[in-house]
Amino acid sequence: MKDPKEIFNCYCKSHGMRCTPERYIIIDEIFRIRGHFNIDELYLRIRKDYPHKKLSKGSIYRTIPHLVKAGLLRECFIDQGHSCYESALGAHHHEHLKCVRCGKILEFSSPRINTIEKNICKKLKFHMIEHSHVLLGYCVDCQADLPKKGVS
Amino acid sequence: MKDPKEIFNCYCKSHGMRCTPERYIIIDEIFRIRGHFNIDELYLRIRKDYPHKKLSKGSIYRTIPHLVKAGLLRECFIDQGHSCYESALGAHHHEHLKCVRCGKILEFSSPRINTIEKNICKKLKFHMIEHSHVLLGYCVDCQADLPKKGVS
DNA sequence: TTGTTATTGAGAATCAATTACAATAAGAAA
DNA sequence: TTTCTTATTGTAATTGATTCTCAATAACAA
Ligand SMILES: [Mn+2]
Ligand SMILES: [Mn+2]
Ligand SMILES: [Zn+2]
Ligand SMILES: [Zn+2]
Repeated sequence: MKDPKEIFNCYCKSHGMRCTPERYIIIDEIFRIRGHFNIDELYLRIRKDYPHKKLSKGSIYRTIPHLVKAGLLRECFIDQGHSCYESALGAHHHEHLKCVRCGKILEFSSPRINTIEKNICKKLKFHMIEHSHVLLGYCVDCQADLPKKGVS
Repeated sequence: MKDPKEIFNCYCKSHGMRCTPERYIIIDEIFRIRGHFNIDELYLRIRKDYPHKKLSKGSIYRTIPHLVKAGLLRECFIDQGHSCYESALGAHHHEHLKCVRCGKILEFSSPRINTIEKNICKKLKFHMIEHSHVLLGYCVDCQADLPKKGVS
């Protein structure tokens, strides 16, 4: 029950959905990617890795939400413009730091922050279902040519 | 030096920009709004409050970034879809909770979380310039008709 | 093998945001 | 005040990500 395709099979069967080669390709490519990706990157990679098969962007857009619901994928709210995803299998929950210059994404997790969040929600009687916590700034490699614009 | 328009005057003069009635209207309306707003809401409010004046959405889109740079406005990364803003004057830095059902926005601030963030950045040698921290879930009023979809 | 219908690719539609451009007007200089 | 330069405006076109439409295709249950 660890194989993404197995999980997705179960999800399909229990939702009256069909297992198509297009969906398998999408899953295969996603789990070949290490790290975060957006729809366009995924589409380009599939075109490169499966040159004979023409898989439309529409199918990707239609499949991704199912993969999220099936627990295979997690949406990261890193860029406001377009959605970004990462595998939800075998990775603990974590937050992100993004370099505004080179785009590099780092990760962190903090049980203490989670505890504080829970306390805040309790105090405000807020039933949290998800959260996004992104730090924007300059990574080590990009701090050289950084003027005095730092606000910390 | 507390009046938004005064601040913006200085900003304009030091940037070779002109003070136009359109920009004054935008500033006036923004500081009449209590709370958060997006471009469309601002546009509609201006149309209602200045029926004789036709101010285009284009001018709003062009002015907002200046107000952010001038320190009058802060962008809130609450919705991934479209930008949301709030006054940056007289308000301490804070984070947001958003009800996914009614859209209500609550606020919180936590010095402890800020400290933890700073430590994380120090450890990762990351120079943070801003951060977004949003909790999504159900507010008190919307928890009645909430199924078992809570994941906390 | 057949029949139902979920899924596909292609392209049109949507929607916030950006851009192009000619007309206007802010504001410095005369 | 008048003149002049050019920043700013409104309009409309454009972009770019995402969603929708629809006829053709193909999964898969019978
Ligand atoms: Mn990640
Ligand atoms: Mn706020
Ligand atoms: Zn970097
Ligand atoms: Zn609510």
